[in-house]
Amino acid sequence: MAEPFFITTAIDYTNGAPHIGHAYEKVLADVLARYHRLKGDDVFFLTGVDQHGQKVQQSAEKMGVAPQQFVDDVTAKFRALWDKLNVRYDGWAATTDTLHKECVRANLQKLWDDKDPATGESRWIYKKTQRGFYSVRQEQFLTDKERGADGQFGPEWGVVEERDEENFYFRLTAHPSLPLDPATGQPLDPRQWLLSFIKKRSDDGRPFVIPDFRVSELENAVEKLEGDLCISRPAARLQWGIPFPESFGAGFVTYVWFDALVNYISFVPGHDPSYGERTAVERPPGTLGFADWWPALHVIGKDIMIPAHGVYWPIMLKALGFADAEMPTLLVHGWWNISGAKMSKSLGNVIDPDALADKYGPEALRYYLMSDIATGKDADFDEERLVIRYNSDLANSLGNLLNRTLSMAAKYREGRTASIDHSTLFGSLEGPHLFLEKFDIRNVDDETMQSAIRLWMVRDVPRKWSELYGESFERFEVSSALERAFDLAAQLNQLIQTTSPWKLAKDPTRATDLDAVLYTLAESLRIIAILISPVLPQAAHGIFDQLRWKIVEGGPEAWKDVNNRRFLLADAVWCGLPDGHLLGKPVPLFPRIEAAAEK
RNA sequence: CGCGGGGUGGAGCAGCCUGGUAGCUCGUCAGGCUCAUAACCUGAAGGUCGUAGGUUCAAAUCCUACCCCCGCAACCA
Repeated sequence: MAEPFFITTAIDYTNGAPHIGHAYEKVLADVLARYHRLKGDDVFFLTGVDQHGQKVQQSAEKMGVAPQQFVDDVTAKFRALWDKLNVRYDGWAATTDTLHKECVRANLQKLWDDKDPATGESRWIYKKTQRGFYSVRQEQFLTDKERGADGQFGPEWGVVEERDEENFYFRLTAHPSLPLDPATGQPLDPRQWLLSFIKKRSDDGRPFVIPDFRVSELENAVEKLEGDLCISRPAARLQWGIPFPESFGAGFVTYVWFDALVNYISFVPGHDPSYGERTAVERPPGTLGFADWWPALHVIGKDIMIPAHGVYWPIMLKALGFADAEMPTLLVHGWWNISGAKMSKSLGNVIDPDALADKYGPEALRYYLMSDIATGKDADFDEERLVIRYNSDLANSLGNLLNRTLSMAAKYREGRTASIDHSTLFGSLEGPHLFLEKFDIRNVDDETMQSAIRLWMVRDVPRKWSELYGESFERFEVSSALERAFDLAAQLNQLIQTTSPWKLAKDPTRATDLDAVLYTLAESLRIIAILISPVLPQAAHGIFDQLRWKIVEGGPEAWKDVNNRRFLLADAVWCGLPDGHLLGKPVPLFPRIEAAAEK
């Protein structure tokens, strides 16, 4: 039964070219989305770009182009990269999209119209004047952080003057105007609510934040929360944003929060932006609506957990009327560091994913990004390790396995798998689990070889591995899921060594054994291809092509679009390849990357 | 005492929540195989799990203190 699965990424700020961190996040979300498609779930994968804001406005001015032109150019780079990396999203969130602007304004309007009867003012949003130090040159207010060691603002800020500015604020802290909290009978204290919500989710075994070691970090941040959130900028200072609805009065545009975060609502199918409602008004019959998709799994970097996604966003959703059960989950990933240091433009150590994809191919990059980091933790990016892991895992272990399998099949059997009497193979071994716990393919000798292969199948090693693989994926541990697939490849390489098909080929009396070995190899490779497909979609299809395996049930239409479900995790079981199947010619799937040019 | 993460054989990591033979990948050394992308298989060497205490029959794993490294620290993704 198909379950809806809604996954998002952070939307990237279109003020510069994408770097390896952007690529990692999108590939991670893409892999999770592909895994769920493989499971047969209905998946909606949303990613996109955050296009508003002062920096974009300034960059555009500097280049002498219109802001929309500027962001369109940068956006094109992001989309081109995702195409290159085979990141296949279902929805594209661009914050300059009319759909989104309407949704943002509708949500603001909804909060504005949520009035406190006592005062007639909005419960959630109010206007306030604040005084601060303003840099005329940089067109921004300065905080104490910008002060130099001497306590003064440096010359880079130019003339700094004190100014008053009026803005709209969104309540994050307790206030008499906020709606009554049924739990306490008092006006809602967003901070207390959030703390209890976070705790409740953890107690339910469904933490709000994954990995769970970040929960305490978030709780600390919430406890220290004070003050409300400034959500506007005067249009005089920032034009490149979404204007507030007229009822707020003229001259204000949204500042990042209610613009960027709301994308997770705007672009969900079935959402009606003109009303800001959470349920679909109309949608094509048979399609899923907002209430079906929601809540989301938000894949984000650790830098934007606090405060944006971990604090502001749940309180915004609470204010908009979302129930606790409708709150999303945050999957917080770590950083790729460069030699232990944070990647930064000023250090000049930015890794360009586009160049890497050109140099090594998208599959090599995807594999490295998914295999050499534990989800949630940091890792060091090392191009040499990328090459090492590609060569050892993809080329030597898996690629070579495919190659030698097809080569032997071609050489000994003209590429055709022989009919195997599976009933015999399975039937002679009843209750195999009783004595197979310690089974190890390495201990098999010639005489027991045939039963070794039976055991391989009867025990249904691939199925067992598929289960472990699924468990890893459900915990978002992509690297350990991948290890399962490559474990299988390693075992098959052992199997070849143990059964020595080249010897069997010379002995006519062992013809059945040879057939069994070759079938086992080909069939296992088909299963491995399914397991690696979320991370290595092209390679998976490459293996299928060489095995000449196609799913007939799907019909020709199913083959047109690589996005289409050509196969499912449920296909990763024994006997998928028909008997007497004709295998393809061996072609190196992952050519080895030879030593890079001398430095 | 601002918050959080990390310190495990040459390198990079997992294990720690739910104590009980220290595991994986790469590298090194030796041997084997020849179907294969100079690939594959087998074996070996190499770690007092940051330091010092504590709890326990038993600690990398729990507790305490300390040392070192790294990120974040409020509207700057």
